[in-house]
Amino acid sequence: MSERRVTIKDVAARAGVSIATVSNVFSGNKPVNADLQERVQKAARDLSYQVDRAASQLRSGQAKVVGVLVPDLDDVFFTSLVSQLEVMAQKDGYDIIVASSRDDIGLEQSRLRTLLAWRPSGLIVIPCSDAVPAGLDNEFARLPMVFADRVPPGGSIVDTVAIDNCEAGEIAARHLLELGHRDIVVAASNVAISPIRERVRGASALIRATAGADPTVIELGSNAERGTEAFLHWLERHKRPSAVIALTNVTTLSTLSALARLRIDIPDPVSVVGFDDYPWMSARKTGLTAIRQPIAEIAAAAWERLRRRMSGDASPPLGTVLQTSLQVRDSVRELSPAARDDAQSHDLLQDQETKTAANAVH
Amino acid sequence: MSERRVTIKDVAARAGVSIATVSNVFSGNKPVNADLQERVQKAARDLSYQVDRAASQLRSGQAKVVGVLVPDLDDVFFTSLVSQLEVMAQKDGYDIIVASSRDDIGLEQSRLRTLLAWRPSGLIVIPCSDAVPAGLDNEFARLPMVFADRVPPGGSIVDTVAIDNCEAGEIAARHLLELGHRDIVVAASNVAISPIRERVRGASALIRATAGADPTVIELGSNAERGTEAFLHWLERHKRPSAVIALTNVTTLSTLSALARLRIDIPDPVSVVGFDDYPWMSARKTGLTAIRQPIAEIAAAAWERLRRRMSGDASPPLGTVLQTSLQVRDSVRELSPAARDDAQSHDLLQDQETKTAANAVH
DNA sequence: CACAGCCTGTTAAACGTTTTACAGTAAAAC
DNA sequence: GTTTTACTGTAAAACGTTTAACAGGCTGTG
Repeated sequence: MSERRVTIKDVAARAGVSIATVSNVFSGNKPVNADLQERVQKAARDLSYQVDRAASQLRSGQAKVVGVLVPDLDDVFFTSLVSQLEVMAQKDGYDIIVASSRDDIGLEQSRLRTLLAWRPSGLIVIPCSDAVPAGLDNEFARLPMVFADRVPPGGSIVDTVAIDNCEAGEIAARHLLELGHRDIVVAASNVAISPIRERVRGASALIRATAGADPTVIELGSNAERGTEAFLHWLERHKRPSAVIALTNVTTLSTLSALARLRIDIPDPVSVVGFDDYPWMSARKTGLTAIRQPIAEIAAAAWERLRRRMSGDASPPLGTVLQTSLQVRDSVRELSPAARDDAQSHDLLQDQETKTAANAVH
Repeated sequence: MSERRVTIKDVAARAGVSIATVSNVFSGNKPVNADLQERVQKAARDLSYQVDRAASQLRSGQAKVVGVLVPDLDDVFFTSLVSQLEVMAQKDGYDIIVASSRDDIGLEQSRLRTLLAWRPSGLIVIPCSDAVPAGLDNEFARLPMVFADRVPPGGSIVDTVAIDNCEAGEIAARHLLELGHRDIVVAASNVAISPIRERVRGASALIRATAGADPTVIELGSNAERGTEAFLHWLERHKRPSAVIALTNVTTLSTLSALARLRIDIPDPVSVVGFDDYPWMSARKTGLTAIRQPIAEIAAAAWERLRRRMSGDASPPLGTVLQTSLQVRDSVRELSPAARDDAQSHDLLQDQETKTAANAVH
């Protein structure tokens, strides 16, 4: 019963060539005659030979694996990214190994270590904080690497791919402001995360410029249920705003759940601008107006940069910034002049508190 | 600049021991003295040594990797599963490498081959068809393996973990029937997939027994947008049913989207029972009544079985079946007696067509 | 005291590839 | 006609581990 593994030797023997030739046929490192190639292929097929990745990798040092580290595998945004990456990786002959840091900086480090132990030919990282994960610093030089989505603010020493988060916030705010909304709440996940901070900044700046006061910013975390509770709690003890901007797909869910629980209709009395674009957003009676992130483009750009690096490109790091767009559906209403005045007075009433909340953020 | 990789040799030299000892310290295969262990650990830390997986795996034949093959990485159900598996795998010191077959039987084979090339210590497979993927048959004996969710019908020669699909269909149907619905459409993804077929079977049997006729079964595929179009198309040319049972989370989305597009309210005039339980289902004014699959339990059961197998358990294959439950929210209405009669007459009218559609399924 | 048995550590031989260095042959250049 | 050059194939040496076989120092027992 002891079925020995079929190795390159067996194939070589059966095809009547040296093992080096077999290797060359499979790796394509050196040209080999057409008929010999044929013979080798046939022999391999007959024995159902598969090259052993471990051996191959050990000798060559090359892995044909890329590690993908994301903060949360339950968040559609990240899994969509992973899904796209998997497709492109497969097309280029790479396998991906995924790890989730579960938004824990300690776990991030440990997961990173295990990813590095694979000696992958590249890494795509969505860090869980602004800090460049320790242990990665001495790898920058040798290991192709792309940071996506949550890129450390300021110039980076690695390639980065992200959306224009500040602009995303602006777009959402502008839409609401143009329709007369002044009393706007910004539902962030966690302002410690730089892209979120940027989105808040973009929205806040525009709202302040137009409405004369910073919006209230609340943090709902990255878990839909807990965020729902948090927002419910907030709604209980504050005046109801005329509009909410949710800055992630999870906070969008939290916002909608809380409003649904209180049987507050959308868009009247409360308008909502969500984030991301997923099928469930249009599977509702009042479709959700939302900021669309170009997930496919983000994934494509990240992979493209990584591919370049993996094939030896050593040019200075590049920061790719992609644009978001507004997907208008039915969850934002136009405020009548009367309602606007009403909203305005809310602003005045809440001015002080608003400022405090916003200050906490900046 | 030529930073040579730091190997076990370097650590051994620095700690003043043999490489075998270093290996033993890290693998724990043989006991080593406490102080020596300390010395080795320190040396390793100083040099920031990491064992090379490739070398380790080549020599030992053991991989500490499990391959996970899913049909679609854009489907929340599968990514939730992957997410849970990743957590448990990590806890047990395994890494996972994921591959998507994208519901293509050819791709499934090829992805499987690449997974096997890793010589993983185990495999968790959600097949994309009833057929056991070719190339896997000669691995059954040596490679620990668990099939999940889409298990081939009838007894299997591998461990399987799945829900009671037939019962799931029944539960949905019973709920509707009890509330007086008779004119029910079953929105399946693809009846070629055995669990779907089972769900249809369960629902159909009960509906036939109670309403006297099989329900209409329509196939909406596994893509939300295309499913929406398909259902829209169907709705255009058929009498509107009083209720819809959606048999996957994607068909649930398609159903809801189509109804929303036609501005048909839920639950009146059309009630809906969805599938799976995700945050977006309660983030709506009329929360969605749905069949809840215990995803965490499925993942846990699959991992547990795999873990057992990987540690040498050779008992005969086990088929684990988990129960679903009905999550009642607001998307199903109780039909008044008058409406019931009305629905009843529809049944009679559509009897013939209904039967044809259902026949196509069985 | 001698000897078996245990404990801990070492040496050296794998594991299955890739790759370097080399050899042989055929074609091209002198 | 000899020397290059180009092209293909091979033998053998890595790659960094794990592990089988072995060795030496204890302890406990007869």
